[in-house]
Amino acid sequence: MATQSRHGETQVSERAQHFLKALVERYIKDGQPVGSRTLAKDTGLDLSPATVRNVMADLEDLGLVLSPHTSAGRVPTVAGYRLFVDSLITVRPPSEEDVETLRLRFAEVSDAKTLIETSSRLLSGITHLAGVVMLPRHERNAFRQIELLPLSGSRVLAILVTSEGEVHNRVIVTERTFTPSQLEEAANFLNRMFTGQDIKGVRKRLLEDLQHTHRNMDALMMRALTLAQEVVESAERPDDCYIAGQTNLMEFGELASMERLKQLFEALSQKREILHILDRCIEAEGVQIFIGDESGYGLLDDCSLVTTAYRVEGQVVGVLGVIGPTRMDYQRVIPIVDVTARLLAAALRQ
Amino acid sequence: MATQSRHGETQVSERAQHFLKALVERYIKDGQPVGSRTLAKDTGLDLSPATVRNVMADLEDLGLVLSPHTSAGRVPTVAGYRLFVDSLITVRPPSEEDVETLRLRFAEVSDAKTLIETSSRLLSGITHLAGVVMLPRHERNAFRQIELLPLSGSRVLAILVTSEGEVHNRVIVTERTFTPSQLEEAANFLNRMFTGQDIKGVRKRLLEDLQHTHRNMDALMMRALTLAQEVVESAERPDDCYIAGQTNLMEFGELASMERLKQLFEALSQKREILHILDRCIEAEGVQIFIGDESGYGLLDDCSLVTTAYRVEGQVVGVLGVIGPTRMDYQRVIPIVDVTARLLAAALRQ
DNA sequence: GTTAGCACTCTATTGGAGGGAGTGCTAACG
DNA sequence: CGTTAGCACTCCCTCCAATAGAGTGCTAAC
Repeated sequence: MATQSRHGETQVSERAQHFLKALVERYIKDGQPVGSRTLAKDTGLDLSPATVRNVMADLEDLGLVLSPHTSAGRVPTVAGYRLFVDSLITVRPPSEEDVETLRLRFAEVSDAKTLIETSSRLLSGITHLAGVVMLPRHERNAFRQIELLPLSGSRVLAILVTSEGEVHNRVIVTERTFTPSQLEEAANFLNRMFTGQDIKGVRKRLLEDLQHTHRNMDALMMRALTLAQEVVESAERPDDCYIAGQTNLMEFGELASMERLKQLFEALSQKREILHILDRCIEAEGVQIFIGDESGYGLLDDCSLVTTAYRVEGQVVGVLGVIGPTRMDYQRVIPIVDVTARLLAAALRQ
Repeated sequence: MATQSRHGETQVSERAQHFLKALVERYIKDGQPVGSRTLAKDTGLDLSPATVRNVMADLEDLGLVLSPHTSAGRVPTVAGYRLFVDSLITVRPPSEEDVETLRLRFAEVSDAKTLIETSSRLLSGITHLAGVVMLPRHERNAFRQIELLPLSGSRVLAILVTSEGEVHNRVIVTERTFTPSQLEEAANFLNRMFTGQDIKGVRKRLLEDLQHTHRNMDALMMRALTLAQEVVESAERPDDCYIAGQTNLMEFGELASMERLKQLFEALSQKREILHILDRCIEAEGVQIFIGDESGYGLLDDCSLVTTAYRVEGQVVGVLGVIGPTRMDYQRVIPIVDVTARLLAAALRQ
């Protein structure tokens, strides 16, 4: 059972951990509070329910489990899940079949956008949870070419192509009209100035140039810089993600209340908060797990996130993962998220 | 009550229609089967519940209403709703406030894509239903410029700009690699050949040219045609729509069963069937309504669609509308859908 | 440390009972 | 003949009590 270390740090005995593991696994399987009798059988240790009850009482004191009411079994708390995933879990390698599915489906697709979409579908399909993939951000994306085309009125269509083959376009309303040749000249100017440079750098340089108007520069070029500024900004902000399989979350009893579900779905379609959370995973090594309120986003309180970054040439370019109830099958989900990230990375690399 | 016309066509008496109208309005308001006592008060005709009951029995024989069980009130059937929206309904003009909201929000946005998104948000926000907007298809969209850029390996980035200022881009994997200058030459060739022409025509011409290889033409140009073909196709197929406010549908008791809702949400995220239904509205004049199973798509059986096409310069370019339970407030929704379509059209026209 | 036994608590289910809403029918009324 | 009051009937919903079941905590014994 629990022993108190010299420094007041609470510790959990070997055996108690073993019980906790069995309990979490059982609860994940059934979704029902698990009682002492059941657990006694599960552990294989041939102990009586009464003994198990003693251990459970200790685990409850430590805040690792709790019973929903006096005469129900025990359910893991967030802290319980945490201990479980941190030190008790034995991950099952992803099934050969699942890996094969992933591999095949990735092989069918070639462009980045569809790959992202496919990843999120596959994640949700295989795990029966909601899959989420953040769009890749190219840290080392370079300015390649800009094109400025006149539209009707005083609107200009600006198209920016990056070295990664992404195309960003934006309609910009200007205060005066330009002739096609003026625009062409402006585009040439920008291309001469920036081609091959890092997008981030370009953006910085643009900002500087626009502020230091004392640099002598004719009005057209000034204007060109403003146009470029706008489209570069949109290229810099790929703040979007794909979420698939939200409906899978309706299957879980613990989320089944209508209002709960409504909030959850709205949260997912907002995306903003989700992106914010995913952003925090970008630095971390390996699979990252947020359990219940650990995400810090109230609406996901009874959900968990399992995420990992995916890399191209060592550089983290995005994050993917799944969202599901705290009571999800971590043992199965973790390796799937992991392998999906690897395969997506490989596919992006071509 | 009901009288039988000489031709066996079933008719509904003036008074019965009046009752049906009152019943539908009441049912839309409360969502409860409406009984004879309630209805007697609603009509204002100062008749006793017993009389009302007689009329209701007739309406039931005609299949316009039914009672869920022996001792409940009556509920409109699909046929009942149909008669209601076709000849009984008195639409309320959209509230000044709603129109103002629409106007303001549309004024904020300038590019087409965001306008579409905004429309669908606004529709769902104002009606508290799910809003859906089909992307505009430009019947008279012309080829303006094509750009071919080499990527790593044997991949080519093809960018097509249309006269409407839309940018379509696509990564194409070729069987052999091209030098930048070859690609430039190919692009020049295509631009000379097609600039200013209708996209549809371009596509047709491309197909022809590719089939009649006997026209003497060097391999590079052949290949250029294939590239153009691919990107033109993607420009021709804007088969997509925005759906917003799906979660609003969870508020309605009649859709509240979990599995029902799950199917519905999946149907909505599929989009394919929805698009198919919307497609059927493209020809129709004015607001089109599908009630219950009239849409022919089983999963929408207890839903209704209220849609209308929106036009730019007389040409239908898309369809928008809302999806909600059959028991939706048609009187309010219809004019809102109508005015949204007009305002969107105006905004697209700039 | 482990176990059996026991009293206790809480939940979930069941089966009436009663109230309420609304109907259909019939007979009477103007 | 349309309209109405009255009445018996049906069905649903809610409340209530009783019961069975699961699981606990505690104590005392092994």
